[in-house]
Amino acid sequence: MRLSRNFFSKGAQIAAKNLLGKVIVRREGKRVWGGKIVEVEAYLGKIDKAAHSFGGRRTKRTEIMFAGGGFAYMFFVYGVHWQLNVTCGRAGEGQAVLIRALEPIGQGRSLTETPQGPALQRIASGPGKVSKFLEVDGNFYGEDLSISERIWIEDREEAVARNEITRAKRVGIEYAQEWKDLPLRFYLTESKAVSKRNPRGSGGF
DNA sequence: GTACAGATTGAG
DNA sequence: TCAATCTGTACT
Repeated sequence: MRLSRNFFSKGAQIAAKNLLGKVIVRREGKRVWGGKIVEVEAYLGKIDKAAHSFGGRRTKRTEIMFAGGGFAYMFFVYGVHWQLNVTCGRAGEGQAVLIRALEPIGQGRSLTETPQGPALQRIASGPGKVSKFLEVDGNFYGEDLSISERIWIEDREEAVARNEITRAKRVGIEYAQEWKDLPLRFYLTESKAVSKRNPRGSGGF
């Protein structure tokens, strides 16, 4: 069943761990597809030097981070890629979880145009690839995942055990000083769909 | 107004 | 190793 707003109001660190194993579902007309979440990062809001919302910074881009849990925060990086985040916590906190990798499920355009086999498993193995696979961009900025008819997250009761999860430092935030090495990235250790630059076997805690 | 780095990726 | 080339921020 669909995750409710309450699920996301708990704060990014808790929500991030709980999101592993959940399924993002995307619908566009009769086409329904999505993937199991296998890698995430938590951004803790105003206090987190790695977060766009650090210091309570509100811009047109970050505004949705302060709206409370359960909204899509889309942003564009490196002039190339969209990234999908889900806002967390309470209004004003600026917390979010970055969805970094999915294992594909179902039949989407992205799936049918890709050769089946090993390549399919890695079709959404990185934050930029997740958005491309799900066909989401700035048009999904602020989408309410608790009521949206085109994207939501489901709990399919495939429980994830603590010992299946690796904790590691977050990627690409070397500027974040004392926050850069905190273990706020979580991924399913055995998944073949985790992002490429994931230093598997290192960086874990 | 201008400069520059960034929660990345795939090709070379 | 590098280009791609948008957005926010820190300066002139």
